[in-house]
Amino acid sequence: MDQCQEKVLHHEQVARAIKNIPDSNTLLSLADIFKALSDPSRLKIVSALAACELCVCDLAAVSGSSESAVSHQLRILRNLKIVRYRREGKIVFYRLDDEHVRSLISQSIEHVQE
Amino acid sequence: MDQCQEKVLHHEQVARAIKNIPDSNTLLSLADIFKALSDPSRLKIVSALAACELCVCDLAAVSGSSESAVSHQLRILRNLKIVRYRREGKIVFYRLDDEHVRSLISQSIEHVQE
DNA sequence: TTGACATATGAACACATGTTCATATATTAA
DNA sequence: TTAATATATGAACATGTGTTCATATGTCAA
Repeated sequence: MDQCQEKVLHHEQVARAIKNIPDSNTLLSLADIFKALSDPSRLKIVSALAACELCVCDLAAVSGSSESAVSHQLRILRNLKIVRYRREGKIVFYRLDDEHVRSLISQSIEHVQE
Repeated sequence: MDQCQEKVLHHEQVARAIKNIPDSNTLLSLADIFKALSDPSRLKIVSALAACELCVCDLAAVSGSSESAVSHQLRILRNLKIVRYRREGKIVFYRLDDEHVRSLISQSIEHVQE
């Protein structure tokens, strides 16, 4: 009984606001992208990959965590199409999948640095 | 002993990658911003506010959750300077604090819709 | 002041998440 | 094939997070 469904105060604004909310699939995908970038370890990985292609072991060194932890994180980033990989012998190289993530981060830095 | 600090495979790339990683304060602030946007409920709130100013009760209706839950979420968004508020009598109106968040979301939608 | 309304907050609970450790897979060289 | 290297993955554990419920605060009207 706290649902507030029938005591909206500003119907016009509410109607406009609702139109502006993405459909729930988009909403969930968006949340996933942001969730992927919400962890400092993954953020380190992603901003490292924004500079150049790196293998798992490099990423472990760069991010200061174990190869296992990095590998787990990379799977998350892979599933969300944030990173791609290519295998070259025993070594697997990762890189950013597209430019959106790069600009997402630089835009967020602007926000943070205000 | 899984730290991988002394078995880096590609020193040059690693050096370049490390330069590209924001300092740890920026990293934490970035992670916080993304964390704020990583929850579907908060994402609903934020995208609703991207359309127009709304009071807490409106937001509860728009996002389909209780006023208490919305209030808790708004505090998080307030602390991160993602939303501002103004009081008008008994009612508190919220709006986005700056344009960065708006463009962050629209850019992320591009990523998702590929 | 009292009562009603709008919002905020603390505690507690259920659930999600990141790491570690052990182990599995994949590739190459011998 | 076996051994060595690079990466991946499952289970378990500790920590973090969002909601609910109860209660507190703030504002206005009477």
